[in-house]
Amino acid sequence: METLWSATGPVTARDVQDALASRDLATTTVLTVLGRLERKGLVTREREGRAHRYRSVASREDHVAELMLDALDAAPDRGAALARFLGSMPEDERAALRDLLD
Amino acid sequence: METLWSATGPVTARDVQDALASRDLATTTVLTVLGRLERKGLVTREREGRAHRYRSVASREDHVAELMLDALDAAPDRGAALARFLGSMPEDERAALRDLLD
DNA sequence: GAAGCCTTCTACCTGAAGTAGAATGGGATG
DNA sequence: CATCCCATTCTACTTCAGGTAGAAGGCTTC
Repeated sequence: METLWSATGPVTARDVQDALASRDLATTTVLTVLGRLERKGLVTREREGRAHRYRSVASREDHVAELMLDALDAAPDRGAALARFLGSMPEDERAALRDLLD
Repeated sequence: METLWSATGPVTARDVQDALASRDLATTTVLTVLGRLERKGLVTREREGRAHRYRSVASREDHVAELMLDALDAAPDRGAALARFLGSMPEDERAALRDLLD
């Protein structure tokens, strides 16, 4: 996912493999992972000639926001959870949040 | 964890087992899980006679808040992630958040 | 000292994630 | 045309977490 998110546009499996060259992954490994990500709905792909181009469904930030929402959903008392969340956040970020709320 | 969080005070393994009676768990199962939760730092215990009393380290809400923070930490652009988070939140909750920020 | 209860240790099963080999199918090249 | 290359699909191995529980040991209690 990090690779997909870092890329400017949709990428091929080959691109991903090159981006992760340091890990020296087999091509099939990359394909397998991309396939699994697609099954999980995190990624879509479109045919391009013999290959496919993969693109992340959501931006990294959207994804993070969704994870946060998921976590919040686990709280019976959402307000209290939000309060704790704000509490354990640096003051300047709280300020930024205040700004965002306008 | 749900059982620990629902309890009013620290509970014994037996208590947990009773609370989860519908699942008909073996005693050792409950002990194993509590032990693993302790290893993960989610739970502490104190001896009480021959048994132990287990207590959750954080409240459910604290835990949720921490998960939210963890998720947020995965975003390179925290501000953007927070913006998305706010965006996918119902308006009334956003209002509640505004109140909390005062 | 027999019965019971709590604990610890060990173990099995399942599912997710990481990794990759074998086989397939089609386009490219000599 | 024969061959080679390459992306894909299928299958599979490994590790790790989480769910579940049996066997065995140690204290109480009667």
